[in-house]
Parts: sequence; C-alpha cells; structure tokens
Amino acid sequence: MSNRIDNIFSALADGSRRQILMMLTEKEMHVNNIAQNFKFSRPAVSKHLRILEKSKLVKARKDGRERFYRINPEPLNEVYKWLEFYNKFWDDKLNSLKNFVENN
Amino acid sequence: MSNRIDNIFSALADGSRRQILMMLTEKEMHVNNIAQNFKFSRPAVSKHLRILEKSKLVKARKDGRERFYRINPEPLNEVYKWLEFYNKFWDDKLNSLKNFVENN
DNA sequence: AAAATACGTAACTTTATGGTTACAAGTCAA
DNA sequence: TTGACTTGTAACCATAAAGTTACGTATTTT
Repeated sequence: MSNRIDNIFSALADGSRRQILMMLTEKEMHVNNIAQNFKFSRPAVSKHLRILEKSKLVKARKDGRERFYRINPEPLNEVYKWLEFYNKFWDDKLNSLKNFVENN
Repeated sequence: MSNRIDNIFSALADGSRRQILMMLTEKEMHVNNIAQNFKFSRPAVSKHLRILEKSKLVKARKDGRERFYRINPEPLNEVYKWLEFYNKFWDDKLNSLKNFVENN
C-alpha cells in the first residue's frame, strides 16, 4: 500500500543511497565502481540500486557485462511539489507575523 | 547511526504521518482529536507523533491532561537545502542542453 | 574452450517499523 | 475521594529493511 511519494521519501531516507545519488551527479557509474566507495558488499549496493531504480531516482543502461547507472532527478520534483504546500504555510505564518507587526 | 536528515526523510516516508502534518497546518490538535481521523488505534498515532517529534517536525504543549501538537516546519528547510543541490544539477543539465542547441 | 569478470538474486540473519492490547500515571469532575 | 478521561509506554507480533554469503548466468579475455 505504499505509493509513489512514499517510495521516493524512503529511498532518500538512507545516507548510503543519497551518497550514491551524489556520486551519480558527476558521471555514470557501474556497480563495482559504486561499490568501491562503500565498506559493505557489492550485493548490498545492488539492493540499494534496486530501491533507487524502483523509485525512478536512477536509471540503468546495460553495456556488455556492465550495468551503468545514471541519476534521474525527475522524481525529486514530486518532493518539491510536496514541499511547496508547506512553504506556503510557512510564508503565511511569516505574513501573519508581518501583518501583526504592521498593524500594532 | 542515522542522522538528522535521515530522520526527517523517514518521518516523511509514511503517508499517515504526512496526513498528520497536513491536519496540523490548520490547527493545533490533541492526540484523541488526531486519532479520530485514522482507522488504527490511538497508541499507533502516539507512536507516529513520537517519530514526528523526534525529527522535530511537530512540537507538543501540555495542557492539563491533554497534549496539543503543532507543526514545526523548520526541519523542512533541511530538505529544501538538500534538494537545492539537485535542482542546480538539473538546471545545469538544461543549461548544457541550451548551450548545445545555441552553439550548433 | 576455458577462465575470469560483472552482475543479479536467492536464502538467511538481525534489526527496525507499524500495528495491537494491557496497563500505569496524571488530571479533571462529581 | 472516587471514578472517568487523556495520554504514554511496555510487551508482543508480523512484516519489511539492510546486511551477509553462495551461486547462476551472461559476457569478455586468453
């Protein structure tokens, strides 16, 4: 019963996965390449990649025996959209305070 | 070993908790009040509130035997800051594309 | 053809998550 | 002071998450 935005948030709730995303901003990387940056095993990295792939935060391209992963920032727009509402709420609070100060 | 932003993201990774936050934008609410909006039990709501409190997304105020919860959107700024980097990345990609189009 | 490489996945373990019911403590009303 | 109300928390259960090792398969190298 977990939806799209649940998946995105929980994919992002892990520091290792955020680190992977950070690496992928610089260049495409294949699995071993990514795994070298972590203390834990390659299959563990593979699992993280599966979770990132499921939330569509990364996409994969197969080249021979290697799989290259690249970032896909599109799902982050969902997070942005979600935050916008609260940003508005936050602004309104500031505006209320501003109004209070101006009118008193 | 989970840090501040981990806590914020995983607090937000649950639809019920996001619903609670949504309710709290309108007004302060006490626990029973919140629990009436859910099918699951009051202690379950209490647990969700504990998680939201831990990530500082809500704050509580005790009044007699009731505890009133209110939203605290400040931690959402952390999420914003985190997203900003990727927003820049995204813009740069668009700029690169723009440059490519302009120069060819 | 055989050996080495890159990867995914299955099976397993440990720990975390999200729910439950039962109960204790503080506060309010009669 | 007794009884009801509001809440938190402990103990428990089922399921999911995050890691491990072992192994199968596709691809490349020799």
